Amino acid sequence: MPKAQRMAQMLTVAEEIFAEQGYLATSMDEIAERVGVSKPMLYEYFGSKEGLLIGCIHRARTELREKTAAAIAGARSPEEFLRLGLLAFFEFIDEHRRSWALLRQEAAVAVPSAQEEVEGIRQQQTDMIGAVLASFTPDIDPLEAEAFAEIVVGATERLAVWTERRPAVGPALATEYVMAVIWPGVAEKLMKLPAPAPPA
Amino acid sequence: MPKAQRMAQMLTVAEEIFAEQGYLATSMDEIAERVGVSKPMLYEYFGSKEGLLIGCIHRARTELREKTAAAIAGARSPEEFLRLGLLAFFEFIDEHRRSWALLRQEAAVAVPSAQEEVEGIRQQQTDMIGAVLASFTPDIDPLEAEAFAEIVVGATERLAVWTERRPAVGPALATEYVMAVIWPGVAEKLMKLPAPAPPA
DNA sequence: CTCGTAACTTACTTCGAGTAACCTACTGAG
DNA sequence: CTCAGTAGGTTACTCGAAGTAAGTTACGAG
Repeated sequence: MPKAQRMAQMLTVAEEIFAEQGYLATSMDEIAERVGVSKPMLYEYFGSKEGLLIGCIHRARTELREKTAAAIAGARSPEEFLRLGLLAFFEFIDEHRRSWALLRQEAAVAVPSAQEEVEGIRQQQTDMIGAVLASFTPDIDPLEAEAFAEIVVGATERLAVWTERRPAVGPALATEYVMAVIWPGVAEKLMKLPAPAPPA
Repeated sequence: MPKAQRMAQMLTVAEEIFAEQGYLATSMDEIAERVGVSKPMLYEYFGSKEGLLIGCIHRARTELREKTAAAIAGARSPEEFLRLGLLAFFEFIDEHRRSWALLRQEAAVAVPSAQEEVEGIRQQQTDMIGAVLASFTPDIDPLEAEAFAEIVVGATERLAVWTERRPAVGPALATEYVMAVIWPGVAEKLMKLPAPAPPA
């Protein structure tokens, strides 16, 4: 099997087993066996167990970025922007139920680089939110904009984990909950600032 | 050295080394050496590496619960309640800079029971917030109250991690940021409900 | 048909979690 | 005083899983 295809298959299998059993409890032999290949192939393509985990996270991150970017492309107001971004996120989580929570959690363990990879996901999101705040109200205090973005991301992420235990709460309702709590506060802040410039 | 004292010492050392290097990169031999004792003593008192980690988290959890409970004891309104609770949390984080983020993160790895221990911390907090929402407005939709509590906890936790990278942002400012974003939304929800009952 | 290389394997080494079995020093009862 | 019982401790192992060295097979281009 060609390298690219094999790598994709390995990521899929690894994501599944990591999600099932957790990172620590999973052995490379087990992943190799389920892929139908021997252990050194995993090392050939991913370098280490941690590298394999990072590969999983990186793939998910890329997919999330593309979906979010597509979703918010047509937004005309900060509110619409936030709402569409949140919805895209919750829909992404919904599709990756099995793997999401664990990838997130497990990643923390695998010391430095996986940490960074997961922080990269959050960075994507906080950057996006920080950018919208700044673009609609250029005079906002940068530190405060950053804090707001972190708060929104934290709230969203936590609610995503919560919805795993509450299957009745779908992406749309989750989005409403988050908007209901954060939008009034964000709007209030935006209103207090000098005339918001219209979006590009 | 008596058992209780030795256990406390082990927890202190373990918390420090886990925070420094991460759970995976830390060996039991290393902890034992730094405690000045041999490895089987760690197993005697904590059963496993995971047990030791859980011990660390549990101790932090207890301390956080006590501090938070003391802080909110005199609150007279939902706003004051939230504000005092948030402040207590951020102050706690501030005192445990080194260990906090890592304990939180690392815990995820050690499969089932450490997970539960960390979820226990969050449960404490969501319960507390859910309780105040319910006590001030008994007619709130329970599912929505739960979602609100999760959102507040997620926002707070995320901002706590963020402040580690922003030493200029102390507990008081962090509390203001969180209140600024979430309070208007929460207040709006409370206003819409039938006459709030006064607190006990 | 044979050379080169991409895809793959077997058979190790190493390191760290967890354990069995044994030691030592204090404390309190006769 | 002494000696049994136990709390606190150690040395020296096993075992499983990460990571690696060295070699093997498949197969398309010249």
